[in-house]
Amino acid sequence: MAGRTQAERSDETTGRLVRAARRLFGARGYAPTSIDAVAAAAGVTKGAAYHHFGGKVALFRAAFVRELEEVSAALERAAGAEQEPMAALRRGCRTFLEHCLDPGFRQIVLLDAPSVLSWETVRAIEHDHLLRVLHDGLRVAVAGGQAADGDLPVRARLVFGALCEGGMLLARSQDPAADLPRLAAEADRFLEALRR
Amino acid sequence: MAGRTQAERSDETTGRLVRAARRLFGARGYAPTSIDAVAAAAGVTKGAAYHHFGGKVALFRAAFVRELEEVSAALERAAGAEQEPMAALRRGCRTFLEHCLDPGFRQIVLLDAPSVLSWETVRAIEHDHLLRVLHDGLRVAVAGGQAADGDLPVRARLVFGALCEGGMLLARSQDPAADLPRLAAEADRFLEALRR
DNA sequence: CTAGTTACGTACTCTCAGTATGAAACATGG
DNA sequence: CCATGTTTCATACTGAGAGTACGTAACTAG
Repeated sequence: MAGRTQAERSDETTGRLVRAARRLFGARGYAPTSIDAVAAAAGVTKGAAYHHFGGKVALFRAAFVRELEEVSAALERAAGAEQEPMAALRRGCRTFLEHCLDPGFRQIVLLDAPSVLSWETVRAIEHDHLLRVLHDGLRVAVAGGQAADGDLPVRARLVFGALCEGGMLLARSQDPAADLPRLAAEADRFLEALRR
Repeated sequence: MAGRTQAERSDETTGRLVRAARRLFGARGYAPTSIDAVAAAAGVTKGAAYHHFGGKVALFRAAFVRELEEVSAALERAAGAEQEPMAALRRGCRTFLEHCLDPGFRQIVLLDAPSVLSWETVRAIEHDHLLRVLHDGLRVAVAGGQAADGDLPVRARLVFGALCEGGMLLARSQDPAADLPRLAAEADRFLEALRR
C-alpha cells in the first residue's frame, strides 16, 4: 500500500466510505446506523470518516448526492431514447418509478433525506440533478406546444411529489411488476393534464 | 393535586406530554429534541414519559396523530362548505396548502414522520385521517360522474404527494399570500385532469 | 384498613456522536 | 537524500441522551 499519492489515498478512502454509507444508511436507515459501523464496513476507523467529512450528516449527504447522480443519469438515458417530448416525460416518470424499487434509494432519498438534511438542502441538491431533468423535459414540451404554459418549476415539483408517493406505493406492492403499469397509467393521467 | 382519579392523572400527564412534544418536535425537529426536554416542558420527568409511552418514537407518534387529526378536521370542514364535488376537492386542497404554513405541521408531518416512523405506519395513520377525506372526495366526484374512474386509492396518494411538495414550496416562499393562488392554480390543473 | 396496582421520580447504564492527540504516510524545499 | 511541514488516519477520551431499574407516593379494591 506504499507509494501512493495523497489524492489517491483520499479518493480510495472517501470512495469506500461513501459506498459503505450508501449500503448501511440504505439498509437500516440513518439513525440506527452508527458512524463506527460505516467506517468498519469501509475498512477504516471513525477517524478517517471525521477527517474527510464534517460529521455524520455530511457523510449522509455525500451518499444522498451519489444516489441522485445515479437516478438522474438513468432518467436522462431513458428520456433521451424518446423523440416526442411528452413520450420522453412519460418514459422518465416510469423509469423513476422503477428506480424506487431499490430499497436503498427509497430509504436515503425518500425517507431520511428530508429529515436529516434540511428541506432547503434537499431541494437544492435535487434541483441540480433530478428536478433539472424533469424541468428540462417540461420546458421542451411547452416550447414544442405540446404542453400548456405555466409555472414550470412549481409544476415539476408537484409532479415530483406525486412520483415519490407513487414510488413508495409501488415498492410496497407485493407484485410491483403488475402494479407498475397501473401506477404509470394514473401518473400519465396527470401528465395528460398538461396538454394544452 | 390530591383527590383525583387515576384516569384524570393519566389524561392530564399524557395531554401535557403530547402538547409539549408537538411544540418541541415541531420547533426543533425530532433528533435534536431530547425526551428530557419534552418532559421538562410538560412539567414532569422522563419517568412519566416512559410510563405512558413506549419510548421517544411512541411519543412522537402521538404528536403526529394529533397533527393529522387537526388537519383532517380542517379539511372536512372546508370541503363540507362546498356542494359541487370538484369544488370541494379544490377547496380541500387549498386548505391543506394553507395548513402547511404551520411550521410545526411541516416539521412533524412532512419532514420527520417518514423517517422516524416507518412508511407503513405513516401511511396507515394518514389513511385513517387525511387520505380518507381526500379519497371520499374523489369517490363522490366519480360517483357523480364528474371525475373519471380509475384507481382511486392510488390517485388520492399521488394528489397527496403533490400537495405535500406544494405545501413545502409555499412555506418556503417569502410571500405565501401571493404564491398560494399561483400554487393552487397549478394544483387545480392536475385536478382538472380527472374530469372525464 | 390493608393489599395490590398504577403513576410517577431518581439514579443508573450504555451506546454513540464528536473531540483531542499522536503517529504514520506523503510532500517539498534545500 | 534529508529535514521540515502537511495530510491522512488510528486510538483514547468526553459528553449527551435514550432507555432501564428501582423506589416511593398516589390511587383502587376487598
